[in-house]
Amino acid sequence: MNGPTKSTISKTTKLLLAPKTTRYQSLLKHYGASQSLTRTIQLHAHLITSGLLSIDIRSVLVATYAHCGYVHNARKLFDVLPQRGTLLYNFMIKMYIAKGDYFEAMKVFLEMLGSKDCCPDNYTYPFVIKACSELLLVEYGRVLHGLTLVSKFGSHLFVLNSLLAMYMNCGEVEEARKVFDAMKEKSVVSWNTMINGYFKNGFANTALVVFNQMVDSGVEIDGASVVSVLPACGYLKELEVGRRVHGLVEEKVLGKKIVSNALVDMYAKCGSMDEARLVFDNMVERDVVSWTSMINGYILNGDAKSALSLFKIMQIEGLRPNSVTIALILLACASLNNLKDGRCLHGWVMKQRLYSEVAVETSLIDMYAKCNCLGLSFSVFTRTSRKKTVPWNAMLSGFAHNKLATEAIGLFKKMLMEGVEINAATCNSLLPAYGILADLQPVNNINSYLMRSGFVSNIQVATSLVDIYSKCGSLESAHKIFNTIPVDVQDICVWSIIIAGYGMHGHGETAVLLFKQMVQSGVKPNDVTFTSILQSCSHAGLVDDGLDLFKFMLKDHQTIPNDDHYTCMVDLLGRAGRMDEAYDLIKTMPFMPGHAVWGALLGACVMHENVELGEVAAKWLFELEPDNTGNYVLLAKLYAALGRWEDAENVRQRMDDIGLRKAPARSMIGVGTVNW
DNA sequence: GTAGGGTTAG
Repeated sequence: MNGPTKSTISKTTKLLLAPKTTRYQSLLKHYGASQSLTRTIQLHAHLITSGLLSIDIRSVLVATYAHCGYVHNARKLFDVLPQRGTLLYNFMIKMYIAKGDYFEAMKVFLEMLGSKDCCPDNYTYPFVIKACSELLLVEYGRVLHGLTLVSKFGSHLFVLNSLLAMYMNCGEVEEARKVFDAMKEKSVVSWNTMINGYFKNGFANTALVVFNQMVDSGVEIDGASVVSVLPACGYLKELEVGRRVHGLVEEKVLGKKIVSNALVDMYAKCGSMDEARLVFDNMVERDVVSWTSMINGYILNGDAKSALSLFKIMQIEGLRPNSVTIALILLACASLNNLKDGRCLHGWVMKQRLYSEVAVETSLIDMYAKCNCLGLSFSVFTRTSRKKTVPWNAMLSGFAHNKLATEAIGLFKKMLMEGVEINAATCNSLLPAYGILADLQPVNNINSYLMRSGFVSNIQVATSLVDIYSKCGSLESAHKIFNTIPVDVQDICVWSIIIAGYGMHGHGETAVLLFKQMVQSGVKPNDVTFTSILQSCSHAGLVDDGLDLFKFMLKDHQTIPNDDHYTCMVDLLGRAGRMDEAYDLIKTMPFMPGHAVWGALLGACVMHENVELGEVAAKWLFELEPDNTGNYVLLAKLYAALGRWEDAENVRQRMDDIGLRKAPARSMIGVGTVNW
């Protein structure tokens, strides 16, 4: 062991020469700094027995206990001190903040305001503002903001930064912006708070803009800056921007683990698993979050298998998964219908005491339900605490997924009776059940509940309602709900549903009208909307409208039509008897037409007794799906309709040759069409 | 002694 150094000798010597109380005070400060609770308690006891507990010593003891996080003793001593300076109040507030007891922190602050001998300073405000932020007490936060303005700390950087964070955390983006713009001096923390705040409040684009401004204005970015901006890149799938940020990370050597984790997540969310993997593989040290982010990436990109195998490697490497990892892996099992691994994981989770985590319970309920093991799902559910909303939601969607509508609705009623908090996700899990029932009365009941409770203002809830009403055939009610959605909230989803609703029920004209309204309101149609509108035209026989829309799709939207779109168009033209146009369209297709396209043509040929093109379509169909009996039957039907019995017989022979005619053919083509 | 940062979920 080395002997005491020169400096410690002189310190110790000084201490020995000092009066006893000063020595104890120094000792306590030392204990506070090193958070030695046991020693503090021992010294406290010694001070009591030796009668040395002066007011000064008691003050230091409060600070020491506060630093050690021993709330009970700190509070007891603090309460009986005759004089409490700002510093001591600050220590108490800081202690409560560190413990996450924001309410108590606020109480101490209020005491401080009421005391005559001290007032808050630039250290106090950031703490209490954080407390407001965590408690979402924005009104109180505003009062604090006012207090800082009348004090001399209104322009203190730390105070302002904490105000920014508070406003952002409470969703007061504008207010944060005002404070930010008025700041004479900004630090990297100010910028980071804005970037992160914008993203968390749903303004991912603005987050990117602010980040760019920050870089342009020459502020030296740090790890927190990139960790704040990368989620926005991932969310917006801005791969190029993400890559540039990655470049900055390498340039500034921000090689922290958390930064790499954020990069992995960004690449994964942008769909570039190769780059995610590269960052992951190059990491010197990986933690649970690194592995979990990769696993999440594979799941997001539809590769649940790789997610599972990475999870296995993770365990081989000795890393312990947390509840997030487990929740994800269970999700992967659910999507793969992999009951075996799911059950295995269930057992492991029980042993690891991760079971009681809500996310894990919920994922288990979900996994079993998706693997169609509703019994197991329900037995996990019955063992949950039953107070939290999420497992109920998972059970609701489990029932709905297994088409057990009545059970889902029953469970929801139970939820109401047991006083479990209902949220928008609950409604979204429940509503598909009503779609399965397709019975108007219960739908009206739930609708009035959703109106009263205000959940209809949630766009997904409203969308579900529109969907259910149109499934029930009540287009009027569907449209009524649709109209309650503010125009700027109506998204492509709800538009597609209402349009498809009208189309499905043969109101092609209305569907087309709505489609035009949608485009006018600035909502960009996507693949699905185009398919549904073209189908609507086809069903209603609106040939010209369909052709116009198809042209519109090509020209104005520069959407490359897919197989579904061509199928709709061929169907549309074919039904109208415009066979040659249909065939010409097929010939212009930029990719190989699929069976659906040829099927539509063949169907139309049968309808209009066009053998020439029917034979062409059938030839392709026999090649593309040689085992589909339907195609042979259709061709035979076409021949038979024209009295070409010999050809019909040849088709039958061909079916026999490839061993297709196992079932009696009559049932397939309708009675009496062809006599085999 | 003070401010900002990562993975999941129904």
